[in-house]
Amino acid sequence: MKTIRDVAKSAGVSPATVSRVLNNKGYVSEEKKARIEKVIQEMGFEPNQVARGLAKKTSNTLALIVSDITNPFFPELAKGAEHVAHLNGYSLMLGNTMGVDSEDNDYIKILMNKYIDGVIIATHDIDSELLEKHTKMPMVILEMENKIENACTIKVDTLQGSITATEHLISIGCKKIAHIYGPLYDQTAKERLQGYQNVIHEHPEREEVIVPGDFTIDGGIAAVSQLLKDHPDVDGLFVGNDLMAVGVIKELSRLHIRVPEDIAVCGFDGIYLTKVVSPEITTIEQPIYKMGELAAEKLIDRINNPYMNNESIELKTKLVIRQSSKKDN
Amino acid sequence: MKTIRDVAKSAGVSPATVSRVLNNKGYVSEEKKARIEKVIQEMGFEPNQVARGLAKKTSNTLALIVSDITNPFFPELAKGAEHVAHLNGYSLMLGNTMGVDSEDNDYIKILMNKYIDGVIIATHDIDSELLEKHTKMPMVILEMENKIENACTIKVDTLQGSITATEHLISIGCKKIAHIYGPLYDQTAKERLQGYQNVIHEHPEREEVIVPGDFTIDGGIAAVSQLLKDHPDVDGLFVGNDLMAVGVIKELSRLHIRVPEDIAVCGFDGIYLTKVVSPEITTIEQPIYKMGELAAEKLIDRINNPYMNNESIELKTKLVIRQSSKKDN
DNA sequence: AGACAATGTGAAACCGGTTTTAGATCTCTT
DNA sequence: AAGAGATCTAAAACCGGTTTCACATTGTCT
Repeated sequence: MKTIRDVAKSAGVSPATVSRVLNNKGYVSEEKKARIEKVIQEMGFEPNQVARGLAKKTSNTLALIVSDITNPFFPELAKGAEHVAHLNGYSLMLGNTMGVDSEDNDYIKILMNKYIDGVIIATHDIDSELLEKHTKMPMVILEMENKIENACTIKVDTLQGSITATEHLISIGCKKIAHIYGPLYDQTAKERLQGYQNVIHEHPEREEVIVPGDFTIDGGIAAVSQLLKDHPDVDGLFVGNDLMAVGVIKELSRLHIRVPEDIAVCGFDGIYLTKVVSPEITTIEQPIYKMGELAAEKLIDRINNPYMNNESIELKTKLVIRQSSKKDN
Repeated sequence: MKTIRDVAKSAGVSPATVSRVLNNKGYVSEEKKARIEKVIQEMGFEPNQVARGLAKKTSNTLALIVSDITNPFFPELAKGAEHVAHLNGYSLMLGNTMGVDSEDNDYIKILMNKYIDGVIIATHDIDSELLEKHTKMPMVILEMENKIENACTIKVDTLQGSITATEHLISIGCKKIAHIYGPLYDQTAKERLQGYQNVIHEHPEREEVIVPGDFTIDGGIAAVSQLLKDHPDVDGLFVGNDLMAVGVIKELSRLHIRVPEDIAVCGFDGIYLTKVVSPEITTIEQPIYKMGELAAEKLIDRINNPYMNNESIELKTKLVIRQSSKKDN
């Protein structure tokens, strides 16, 4: 591998001057600049990122920490983030917290001593306050309550989305609408429940029926049994996320309960799985890929401009009506 | 951040000695070793990986390059690889080649000038020969024809798997079995086709019916129309991969063709999607997560022992019979 | 007792960049 | 014409580790 000193020697200048043209920073005469660029071309010189990182306390790397990359929400997010990162000359480090005993907040140490430039946090398993305390690393927090004043948050209008979902079920004529909610340490799970409750409570004649779930397919399956035991007359189901909705559809099909004729179903997230199962599932769609892109963009903004004010971005969701809630009668 | 010189000063030794205990390498008296370790503890010193990287031409990072992380095969692979990497003190860099105009083999440059220690290649978009030529980076190649003599290959017994699949369809009584194959630049697509053909040609009375596909859900949907136009009497379908099989199931359901009663379906890969749709899909299951783990393990082996012989590992597939091929008559 | 290997340690060089410092020129002002 | 800036450049220091080298000490074997 060629070094900057090789280039310098060959161009008859000092390494410092080469560095100046490399970084387009400081004074360099047009003549030397041209000469150096020519030599760089000819030698096929590429600056060593590790050496550069050591000197600049930088790594040109972003981290994306998710709880479980196997959850179909995250690959789409990751793809968006990786795309933008790559476009801007950054690499993306992937962290998967699920199944790791995060003794001593393992990942935080790595972020620090590898000079990771910024991190996108999409898991509850990272202690972002600790991270913020130890490093002032630029952070983007996804879909979570954010206690860090110095981090950018990206979320969707969850409350409005779940209101829309519930009202949609009402509008197609459902009489008794239940909600399967996710783990309540999750801010979004709470808000989705809240939205459902808001709508139900506006209608005094309606009964609130809620069942706990865990945001997994199996959780959805389990919730259905639980639900039907106590409320066999439910005819509309707003499920806390799409993964559970998939489980719900499966279980209802197994029980020969027709969707949407007997029970209409609406999920939340907009993962592509909703289009894969039959019936296809009505859902509140989030722009997941877009969120990944946006997260990386904002992160890079903050890296380049540390004094930028930390926005909190809220994206719109969209009701996508599919077979699982189509009662065209 | 504390540096090694801080530790040295505080322990009354030279940085070199601290480095020796850090790396457990070279002679250090028990007494100083204990003293240094105590100081490290107390100061909470963590060696800077970037500096270490520069000195050792190392990064403690593996790269995983996939074509599209959104394809459900890859997150599972990534999870396995990340897990093992993390356990061994490595980070995992994710590269997604799809949608990138890989001008100048972008990713190869990154791998080189970030001192990435090794790479798992699971895409056709990386020119592994070029990579091998420029760097002698340890590589593990997944499920592809490997032209590099110095790389470890991991694949499954694709030929046997597809033979098993085809024979399974025969065994449940299918009379006319078709195959939807994937893009033939993909080695596995070729082998899956080959396995199908081997079995069919063993039975002179059977007709070979093959239709091209592209390994996507939509590709599966398209292939069904194509197939049924020319061969409405097909009653068994070995689909080149699960993603297409999902599309097939969907399209058959739309056409009110019953699975398995009218047409039995068998896929290949073992992605969890096969368990999500109904009917659940019979498939040739590969140990995907395991493959990810194994890839990382082998890669780390090679990094630690550059002269290790480059194995070629072949894993067994398993026929998993589900609803889509259950003809219990 | 002398030779030789094994053990233990710090100074200095090194990895490959960036940044500071200091000095040289050149160009305006007044 | 002298002083103030702006432009340009190389040498040297620096980022935070590792490794080589040189030298001392100790132990072991004839």
